[in-house]
Amino acid sequence: MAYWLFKSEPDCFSYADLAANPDRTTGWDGVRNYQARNMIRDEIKVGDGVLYYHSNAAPPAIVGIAEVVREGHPDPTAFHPDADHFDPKSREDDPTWYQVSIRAVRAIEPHLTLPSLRAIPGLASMELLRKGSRLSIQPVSTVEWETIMSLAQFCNRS
DNA sequence: GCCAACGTTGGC
DNA sequence: GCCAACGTTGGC
Repeated sequence: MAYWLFKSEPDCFSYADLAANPDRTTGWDGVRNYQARNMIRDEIKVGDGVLYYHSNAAPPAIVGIAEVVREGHPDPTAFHPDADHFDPKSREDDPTWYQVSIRAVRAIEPHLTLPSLRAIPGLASMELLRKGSRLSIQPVSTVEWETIMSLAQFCNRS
């Protein structure tokens, strides 16, 4: 059992979008960074916990919890010339890019905003809070996860 | 819109 | 393998 943080721009695909999907589930496609790809392909397992983070938001924040429901498998959007993230280098018989599938578990309300997270001493070394941190998939330690769970309030229905 | 930080590309 | 140029990310 491991924990992760997934970034998404809410204008592109928000936590509410995830929760509105059939079975509250989506394939996390479009990751085109090798470090993130390696985690998706090799490390992220079914049952792992996911912090859902809204980047490029005002304010940026952790807004929900999700869980991994399918481990790494080839990202189909890389194969389709019409898709946003088409990559001709990724072939079906030798895929470059992978995705996992995640399911929305609970929305966090109020959101855990970036400034509020920076104020928590126990989270000082969190990857998300590092200056210049850009990875869209990040490992989260058990201690960080438990600290965040202790801060989070969850909607009754979410 | 600005800009710092980072990843990728490509010439050498 | 080095590194400058360039593109992207993402907070502010």
